[in-house]
Amino acid sequence: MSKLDESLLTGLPPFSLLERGQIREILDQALPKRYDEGAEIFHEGHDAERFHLLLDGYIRVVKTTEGGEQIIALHISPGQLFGIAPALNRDTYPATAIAASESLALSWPVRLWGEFTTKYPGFATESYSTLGQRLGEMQTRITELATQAVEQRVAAALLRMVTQSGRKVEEGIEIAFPVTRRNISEMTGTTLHTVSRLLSAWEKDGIVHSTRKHIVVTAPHRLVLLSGAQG
Amino acid sequence: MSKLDESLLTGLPPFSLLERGQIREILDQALPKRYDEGAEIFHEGHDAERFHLLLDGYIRVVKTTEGGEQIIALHISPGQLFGIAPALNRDTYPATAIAASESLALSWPVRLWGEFTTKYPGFATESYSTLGQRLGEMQTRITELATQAVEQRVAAALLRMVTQSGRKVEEGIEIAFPVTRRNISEMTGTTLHTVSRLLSAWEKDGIVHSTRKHIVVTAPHRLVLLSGAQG
DNA sequence: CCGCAAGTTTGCTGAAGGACAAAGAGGTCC
DNA sequence: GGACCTCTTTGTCCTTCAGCAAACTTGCGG
Repeated sequence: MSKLDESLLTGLPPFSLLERGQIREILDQALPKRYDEGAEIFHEGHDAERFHLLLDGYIRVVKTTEGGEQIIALHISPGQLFGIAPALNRDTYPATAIAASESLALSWPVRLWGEFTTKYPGFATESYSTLGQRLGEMQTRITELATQAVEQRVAAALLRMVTQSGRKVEEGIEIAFPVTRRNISEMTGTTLHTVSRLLSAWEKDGIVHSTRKHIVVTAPHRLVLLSGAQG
Repeated sequence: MSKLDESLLTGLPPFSLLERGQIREILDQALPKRYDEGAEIFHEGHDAERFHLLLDGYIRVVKTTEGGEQIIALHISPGQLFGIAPALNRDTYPATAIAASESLALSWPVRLWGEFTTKYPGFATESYSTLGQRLGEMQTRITELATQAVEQRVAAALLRMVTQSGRKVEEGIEIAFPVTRRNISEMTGTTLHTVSRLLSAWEKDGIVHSTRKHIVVTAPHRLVLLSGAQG
């Protein structure tokens, strides 16, 4: 396999302060890998042997309950670190990571985490900032689940995906990876039936346009109203 | 004010690896403060000027929604750090901290955070472990809110408090700080009415014994059944 | 010792949304 | 091109629990 191009990492937050030579060093230790849609990158409870950086595609981080239900904990977009158990001193992965679409990621053995954080300026800081943001997002979801009705939560979930991964198309803004009704229900703590009903209603109102596994938000501002201080 | 005794910190996880001299240094820079029940230690959105260590008492970390509802994000027990915004690169507090009972805490200016993490072995590691645990707890709560019925969530919340702060009394295990029905509803995303009904029912079944702001769990094992794989 | 505030209990009602059921609509694999 | 599997839609029923209302209890402050 030929050498990875340095431009892959240049400009990504965790590495933005580094020189060419340092980036070269980091890349030479990285293992690149491609994942098909639905492929598992790592599994909840397994030994955390590597930490990862998503270059292209989208990742869903998922927890499974004893009852077999799945909860989507997090979505990862290109440029983000994930599976960073070592940052929190964990030796097993707390959740399972699955490619939401065809994806490309780099990974490094966890023993390099300590090296990276001490050797490269900004790496530790940026990583912990990311963690802080994720903590904040989780707090927001707890608050939503505890206080808001299903319709508001689903609207908020759509908006979150649009914000994180929206790409402009002529009809509006499209969520850039495949999403099923069931996926949305696993983000919002409801059933796929209820999500389907909501999307049908919103389609009728001209707020979204959706086909199988594929959603375009045509009137984001109206979703904001639905998600927040009611409309 | 006389010097703080070194035994205050000896043995607490963040400082367990340090020598006397180092502990002395840390203590000399600490500001001790007592808080009445209900007193605010810091407020959501304010500049994070200090980070804190709880020595005695219990702290509730609370978020308020636009609608004015409160959500209890976290309980802090003696020996734990809190308000550690600097660890996550935040410059404002993400939530409000309130003394659940009369409490005593030390605090340091945030500029010392960097110094502590580099200078004292184990401090950074222990702090990030704590953070990892909190992240895990939050994930658990999200899962609960998304998949479990009210009764299970309330049972789980009681068990969590018992685990974190239970002290043995003759009738069973008592939650060591004042808790109202409203507080419990703010942890579980329900109403105080529903919580009151559940506690009444459990009282009748001999699972708990509660008086105003005060709860003793007399049959923890039965609560476990209620909280988990249904009873 | 009285009045008031905060916390608690209980009843009733209605709506939200979960559970169950069944059928249609794309895609994909052979 | 057919069989099958996954995803989606829609209908009906029924439980759970939030909302509203009102009374009761306990403890504190004046």
